[in-house]
Amino acid sequence: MKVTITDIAQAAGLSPATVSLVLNNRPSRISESTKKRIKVLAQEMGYRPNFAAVNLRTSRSYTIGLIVPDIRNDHYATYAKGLEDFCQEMNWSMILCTTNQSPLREKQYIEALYAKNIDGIALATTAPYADNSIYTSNRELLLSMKIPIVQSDLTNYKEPINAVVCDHEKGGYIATLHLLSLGHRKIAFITGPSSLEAAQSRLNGCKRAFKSYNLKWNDSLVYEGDYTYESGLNGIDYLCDKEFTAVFALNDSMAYGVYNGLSKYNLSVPEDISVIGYDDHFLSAILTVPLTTIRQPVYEMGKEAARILIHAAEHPDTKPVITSFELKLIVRKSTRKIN
Amino acid sequence: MKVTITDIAQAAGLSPATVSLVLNNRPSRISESTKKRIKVLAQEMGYRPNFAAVNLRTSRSYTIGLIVPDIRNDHYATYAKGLEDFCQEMNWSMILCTTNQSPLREKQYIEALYAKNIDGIALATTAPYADNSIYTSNRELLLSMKIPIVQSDLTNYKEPINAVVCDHEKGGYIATLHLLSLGHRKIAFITGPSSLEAAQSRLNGCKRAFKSYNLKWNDSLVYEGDYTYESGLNGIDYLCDKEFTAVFALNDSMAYGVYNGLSKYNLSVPEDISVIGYDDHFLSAILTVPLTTIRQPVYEMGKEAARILIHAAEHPDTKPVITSFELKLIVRKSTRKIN
DNA sequence: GTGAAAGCGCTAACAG
DNA sequence: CTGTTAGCGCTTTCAC
Repeated sequence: MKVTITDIAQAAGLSPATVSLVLNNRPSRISESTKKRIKVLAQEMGYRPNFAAVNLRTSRSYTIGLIVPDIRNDHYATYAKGLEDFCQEMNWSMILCTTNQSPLREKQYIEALYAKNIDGIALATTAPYADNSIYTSNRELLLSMKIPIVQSDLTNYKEPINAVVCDHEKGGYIATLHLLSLGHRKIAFITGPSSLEAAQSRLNGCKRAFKSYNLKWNDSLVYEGDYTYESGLNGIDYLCDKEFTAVFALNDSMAYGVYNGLSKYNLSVPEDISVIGYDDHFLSAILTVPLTTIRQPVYEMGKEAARILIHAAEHPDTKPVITSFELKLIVRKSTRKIN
Repeated sequence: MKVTITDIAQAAGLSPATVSLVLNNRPSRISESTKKRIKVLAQEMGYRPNFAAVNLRTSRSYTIGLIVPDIRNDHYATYAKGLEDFCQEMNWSMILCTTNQSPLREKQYIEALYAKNIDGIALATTAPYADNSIYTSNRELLLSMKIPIVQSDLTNYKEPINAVVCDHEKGGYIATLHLLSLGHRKIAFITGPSSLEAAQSRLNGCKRAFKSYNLKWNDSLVYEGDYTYESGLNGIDYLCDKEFTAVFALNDSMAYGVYNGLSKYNLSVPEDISVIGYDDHFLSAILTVPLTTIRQPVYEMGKEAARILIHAAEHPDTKPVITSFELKLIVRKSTRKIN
């Protein structure tokens, strides 16, 4: 049978209260000798706390929920790992919720997490859904629950909220600047969905870089993708009859599509066309032609998100914070100087 | 404030017990009219069950734990997704535990999961640890807790246990057969750690294929890797002065290393050397030279693992089952016929 | 220095 | 057809 705090109390000839105080290292005026005795006894009898009881009593679960679209995506997996590593250090747990971009499923998760007295939620749903009404009703549900939340990326909130973010405008800027500084002037862009704020920011950064070089922006060299490999391929099909010397794919997956799209037209990277990506997927370093890209410190963002959440759970009146992370240009072999 | 079952009971002029029965759709002899009344009331008052109380009362958490070495690894991410999708269908939750191959961390997780009244654990730690004593003590701990367990891959248990497995001997066999049927006779093998049972099985399958062709096995063309990209690279460095026309890397990550290792020596795939992998990582399909490989139905295995666990939790006296999945040869562009 | 008692929200047996 | 009662294991005043 499971050993409870009462069992220990009985064995020690003490009350459950005393045992509880000792085992939780609470400030109390209990003699060192009984403290010792209780701890030894607990050890010997194989005591393990029952979290459900603690949870019921204190309304604390020492558990956070992570809501992501897809854990197979390296970006979210890395974020999850950051969160999870920090939780582990703190002896917390993490419940993984993958929504497959379904707002209904998201709603179910939010309610389930609430029922579990979750102590915080890390939201990494970047994409607003087609059905916006459910989307916003989920937000409201979430906010009404008064559980600490930390959001990644998306920042278009009216309410103050915890967030870990990157300055994507700057990311777009430095990537474009890199191409410009290598002499490229005809640059094609394969963007993310225009409905996403972060995707818009990246593109704005690109435009700013053009402006800083006094170049005029050419919309016909912009293809709107959806962050998938396929849309990278499609982008090249769209661009094939246009003139350009470099492609900026606004995430790495699309850059891989670009690679293969270009090779279909017998164009090689970087000899014929320079390619730059965005994200620094772990794969980008090991491609036959390693990809130049912009790195987001996703793992660190995950850790920080967990830190914020756990802190907020333990200090309920903390003001929301937005932590910003630096993007970094990683130069590899897929971009080259031209004249 | 949170609405409880007692609040509803009061509002309805009934007892908490009645409300509980209705809200859980338990077989009972409660009139349809009061049923309706309670449900409407619960809805109106915004009732949400408190799982901690249910958990404490019933010792059930409707939660399973997944223990994996690393969620960034596509294999485990896919497995996790399978589990999680099934859990979601059943309204269960999944706690993610990544061990980074640390047996100590694994131990901590096991204890934490136990404390949470976890209803089942999916173990996907394929690698026995260097320190075998902790490793086995973890197993014993796990078994002593009498929680349903489902193991993937590793099957060298004395005790009967639930498992989802692939016949890796056969996988090694069909991959090797593929190369042999294309005319290759000098085949190099880059294997997994010999300490792993599954790695051994794969290699045994390779040997059986050789035997079936009446060919003699050549140990000098075998390099023992550790399933990492780097060890694929190293394998080629080791093999570079030997004669071979094909390489079988016993997982896809190493195959990517092989790709890049070969290109270092100006050998191209498949013109000079045919390459076959194992796993069917999502990437293998989108490489510039898409990789021929053996597919494990990992997602389905995850789903099945969740099914087994949830079933076992609900029917405590079920006998352990081992479900075996079919491996499949996926022929792409990295292997070619020679004469 | 330590103990008694109450109660978190829910369920399960039994009693009407 | 529905209510009463007891209790899951733990924490937390407050009392001694």
